Amino acid sequence: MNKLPLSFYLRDDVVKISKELLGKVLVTNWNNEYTSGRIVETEAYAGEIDKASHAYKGRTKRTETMFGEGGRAYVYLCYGIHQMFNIVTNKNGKPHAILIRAVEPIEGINIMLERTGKKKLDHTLTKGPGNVGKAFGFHTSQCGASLLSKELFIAEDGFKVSKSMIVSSPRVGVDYAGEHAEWYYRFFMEGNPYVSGKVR
DNA sequence: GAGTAGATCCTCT
DNA sequence: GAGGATCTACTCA
Repeated sequence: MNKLPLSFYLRDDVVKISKELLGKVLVTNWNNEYTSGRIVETEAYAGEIDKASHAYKGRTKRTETMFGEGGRAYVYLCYGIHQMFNIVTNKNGKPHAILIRAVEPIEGINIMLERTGKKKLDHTLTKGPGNVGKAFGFHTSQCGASLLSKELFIAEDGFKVSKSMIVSSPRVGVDYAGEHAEWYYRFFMEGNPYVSGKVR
């Protein structure tokens, strides 16, 4: 497997990167607990111009990581329960981010089961951003961590995704964003059981 | 099987 | 002091 280079994250087109991330492998290795999974669903957040993004309201302590250089993790606690894992893209000062909404488990499944408190593998293990965060052991304290480290990275293992397998749809849970909620910034692999939510 | 309400806590106003 | 890039369980049919 080849780690994606920093240059992959530093490009301007967050939508294009979101599509390219489908089929890539997310790896976390906290305390030698190795877990990996194939990314099957993403959502793009286009920074300052995007009402659905946290960065829309401006630079704050919480969103500081998004404004920084790409190739980092932005981990955020939602509804007091769920740890959400985002990938920061673009250069310093451009708060682009990609939310990882769903992953298909590959390695370390028993570790994920332990973290989520589930008994056996089923398609709910890493379905939805809250579950992905839990299964991969993300925590808000990991906000700002590099995606090129030994403990956390994204790799390419030669898995090919044809364009016909990629479906786009409006984003989930961002109705408050007005007309921006209509943007087709969500991408997922057609027919994959790990994809979250309804197929709209 | 589908729809709805409740959980729960950090961050910004 | 309020609300949020969500999930789960429970109800009703």
